[in-house]
Amino acid sequence: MDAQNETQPVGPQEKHDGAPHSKLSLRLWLRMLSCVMVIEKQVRRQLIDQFGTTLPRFDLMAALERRPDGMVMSELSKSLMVSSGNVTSVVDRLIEDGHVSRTTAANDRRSIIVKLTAKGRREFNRMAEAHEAWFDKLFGDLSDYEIERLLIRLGDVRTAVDKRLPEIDAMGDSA
Amino acid sequence: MDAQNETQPVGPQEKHDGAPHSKLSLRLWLRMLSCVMVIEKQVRRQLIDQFGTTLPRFDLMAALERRPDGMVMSELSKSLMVSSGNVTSVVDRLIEDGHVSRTTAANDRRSIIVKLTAKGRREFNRMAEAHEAWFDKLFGDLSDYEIERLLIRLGDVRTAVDKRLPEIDAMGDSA
DNA sequence: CTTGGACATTTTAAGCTTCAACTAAGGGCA
DNA sequence: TGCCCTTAGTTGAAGCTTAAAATGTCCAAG
Repeated sequence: MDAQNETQPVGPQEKHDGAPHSKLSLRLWLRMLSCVMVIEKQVRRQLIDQFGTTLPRFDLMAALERRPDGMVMSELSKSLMVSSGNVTSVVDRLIEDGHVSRTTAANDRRSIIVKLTAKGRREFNRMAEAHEAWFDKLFGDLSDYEIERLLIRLGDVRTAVDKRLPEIDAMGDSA
Repeated sequence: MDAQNETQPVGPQEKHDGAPHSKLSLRLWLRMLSCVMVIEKQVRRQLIDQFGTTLPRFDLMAALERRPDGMVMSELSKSLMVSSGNVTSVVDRLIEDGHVSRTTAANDRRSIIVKLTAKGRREFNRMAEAHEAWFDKLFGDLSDYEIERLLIRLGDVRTAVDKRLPEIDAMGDSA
């Protein structure tokens, strides 16, 4: 994740050095990316500074928060869209923090059930409250209407992208 | 990263400094994030599969491509918005690839000038062409008008966020 | 000239991430 | 029962990332 170089000029117009009408798709991508990157950087910093944790750990706890009975590693892996090896290491650290527990499933001894501890749940609630407040602050200058418009348009983008995503792989095959 | 709990019942409207509550902000963030993540994952995969490189290396080459005379490390660091130590390691690998050169500045021996090699420029042009085509494909179902609308709206978001960004840091101090 | 602060970069430690190789357990089937 | 294939997780190597410490250079005030 990298914020390309279109991060500075964001205003109504930006420098296109000679190609005003082309590259619209690329410009949309760079703008989406720069918005997300600048916010995500701030979120990571706040999580470290205010709560001494990281975004991956927060995300994992968020996934567990809605599952009082816990989740197995493979569910976490799929839910967070990261590799299983990744989940292993993040869970390792959450256990060091005392935020989650790891127990072997009774019926299938291959499976590991990860669950939020009482401390983990308490801590997550504290973080989630702040987390939500950050976005209320960041988007505070946008009206509800604007946000809803954007939600819809980005939903359309996501739909369009999901549909086209598989075609990208095929593009390189011939080249 | 996904939906949060509801620790904050928060009244319908509690605009303090222009902050509408109700999780709309959070939903916008999660939607922006999911759009960017799914695309970025695909871009990284394509860069590896088709060109044997990574997004950070591509980004660095993209920055150099518009600067025929090269850039010093600190310029790269600022332009890419990453730490200077990070630039060092990515440049190391680009040199192994033969894509960039590293020379000491004549006037200031502390500075290192990084420049695209002929091979690097050739390779970058190949990649940039594919890179642009991926987005034309991904956003192919959106009209130019839709894309332009989105560019404007996201520009507004970026402006709003940039303005509020510094306030986030202060939020934790009192808590 | 020397000293000290500022600046440019590298190095190191720690964490996230992926992939590939590996261990372990389940389940089918002869 | 014994063999094989699948599934669940872990481990290790490589790369990106940051912050903090270490190097080396510049420059200006004595």
